[in-house]
Amino acid sequence: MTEVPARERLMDAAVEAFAERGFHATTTRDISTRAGMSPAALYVHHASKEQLLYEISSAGHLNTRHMLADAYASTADPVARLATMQFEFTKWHAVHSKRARVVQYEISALTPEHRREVAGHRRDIERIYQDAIREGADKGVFEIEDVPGTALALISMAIDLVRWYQPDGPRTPDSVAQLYADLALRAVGARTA
Amino acid sequence: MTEVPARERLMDAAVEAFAERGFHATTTRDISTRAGMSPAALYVHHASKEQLLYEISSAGHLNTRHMLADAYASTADPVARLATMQFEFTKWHAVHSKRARVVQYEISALTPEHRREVAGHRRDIERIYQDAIREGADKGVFEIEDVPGTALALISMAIDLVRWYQPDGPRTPDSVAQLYADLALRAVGARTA
DNA sequence: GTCTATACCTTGATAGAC
DNA sequence: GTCTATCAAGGTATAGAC
Repeated sequence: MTEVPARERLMDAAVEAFAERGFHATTTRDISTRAGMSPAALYVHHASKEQLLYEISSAGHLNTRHMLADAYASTADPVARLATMQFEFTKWHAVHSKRARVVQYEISALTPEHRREVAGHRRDIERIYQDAIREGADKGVFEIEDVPGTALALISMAIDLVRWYQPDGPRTPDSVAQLYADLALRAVGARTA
Repeated sequence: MTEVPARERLMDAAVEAFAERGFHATTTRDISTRAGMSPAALYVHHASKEQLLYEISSAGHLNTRHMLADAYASTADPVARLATMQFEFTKWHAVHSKRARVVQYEISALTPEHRREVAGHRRDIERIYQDAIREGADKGVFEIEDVPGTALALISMAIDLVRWYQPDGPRTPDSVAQLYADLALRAVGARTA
């Protein structure tokens, strides 16, 4: 029985607290208490409250960007590709709904430098969606007029899920992911067999 | 030349500040300074910082709920109805993107009582979307398996817009609204003439 | 209704013992 | 690496003069 290191316990506690109350409403006392430590112990493992947020945010963005790149590379068929992307992206937001809430909604609490870095990851994610949609349109399997706008709409569907999703509610991550993948294909006017 | 009353100036200043930094990162000094007053003057016109947020949030929710009810009642044709609803709902979020950001993302900063009240308005809004989608499905003009899930997806598209929309960017409220109305009709599998 | 001044509290972060 | 104790700063809200 391996114990969870204090550093990770603090990160998990921070995710919970930031997701429930938001970064600015969360105190370092709240985080350290949730992790079963004194307020001072936090600073042995993390430089500051903002640094803790940055670690969570950065990891989350890298994670989803990587996941989408994999989904993109998994096939050359535009329909299967976009379906896989939307399925995986949606599922991630449902499975990690608390973490995702922090990743998506607390960017403004980052330092300008950290915010710029994260903004770069977001542009990468948008670009992957745009590429997937554009290729489908070029091959004539999608019917699209506004590629960047449509990309934003699909991304929005998946991300906004964290505003309402309840892990103990009736919807499983797979069921929402399947629904949103279907809706995405319809939205791009995918030719069905 | 009528002057804007101090009470309204403070509300406008609060919208700006809450939208830029979030409720908890905004100070009463920030709000009152933006409105051209001392910190103490705020409390002559509003009982507290939370009350100010509640007024903004309540008005925004009533506004959008009313707008959707009007759009719903404007026609009996399911296709035109849903298109109008999505157009108006999206356009509102683009035109009032700052206000909408506060309305949609700062609910957790409300008192439990105020939060409950606002949650009721949100349920009403969801229900209007569900009714519009269900009727289209019943009449055979939409092809829908999951009515509540599809409603959430369409609402999410419009709401998440406030996370990225820039008033001085290339997209006008009307252009985004038109795009999202089109995407909504496709997503529900609307029969086109 | 506006101001200046301030009470009172909580915050992020540190010091120093163990 | 953990704790207790604490600091300096900044927060909401109020008091009281004008």
